Amino acid sequence: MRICTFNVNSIRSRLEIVKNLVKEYDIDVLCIQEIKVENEKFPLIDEEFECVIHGQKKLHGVATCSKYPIEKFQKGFDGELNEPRFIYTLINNIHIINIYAPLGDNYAQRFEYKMYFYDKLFEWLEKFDFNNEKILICGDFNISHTSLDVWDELIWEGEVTHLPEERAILSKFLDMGFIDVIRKVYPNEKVFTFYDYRGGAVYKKEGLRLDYILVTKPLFEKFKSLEILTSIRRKRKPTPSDHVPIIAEFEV
DNA sequence: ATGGCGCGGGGTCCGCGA
Repeated sequence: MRICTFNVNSIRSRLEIVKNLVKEYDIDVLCIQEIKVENEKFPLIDEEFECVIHGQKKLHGVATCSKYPIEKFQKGFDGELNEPRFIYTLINNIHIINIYAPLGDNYAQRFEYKMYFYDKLFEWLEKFDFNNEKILICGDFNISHTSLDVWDELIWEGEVTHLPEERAILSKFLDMGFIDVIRKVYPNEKVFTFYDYRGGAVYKKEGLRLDYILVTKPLFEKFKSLEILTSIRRKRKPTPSDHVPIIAEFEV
């Protein structure tokens, strides 16, 4: 099974890129964030997809689309404050959680919301047996975990996404038994999944890693390969998202 | 291409993103 996570920054603006991505890379499960559209206006991506859409007008929103049957789903949870950011699906006996975490800010109101979002997510996850179930959490976490996840650690010290409290959240997932697939494949090098539109960040390789694929051990045992499609972000046309699509393949 | 932001809503800007 090939699963892709991608913060699209508007699905309507990125439709051709996403359609081509699904075909060219043979995506079975697509988890997208920042769809920026109401459910009724969500466009057709692929005839083979069944989609769970959790959107609203203008901002935020997530969708999970699958070529396999979606056996269960839940749109939203109690960590949302009227901002669609969470979809749970059960696909092929894998519990798939697609999140778009709040950006937060430097210790003001949005910081509190971000902490609340993750507190509630950890609470929601308590129902699972992390040692024995196949669970995958992917999406835009808006956290840069370590110095390998920021292009310049001096510049990012004390800045949003890299605050100690945010970095601790990622560590907590790992302590619970989740495996950071991207970091497992690239244990010692800087790998980025986001480049700001401003300042030519992508051309200067000034990025952040804000997107993650976290899996429990029973699923990691089936892990086959990883692709980080930076080339799509580097092209001028069609206009890319500021995030990079990430694909993981599992033998399931 | 040798600089450099893009999106949606409802506008000829603004708020937001990170």
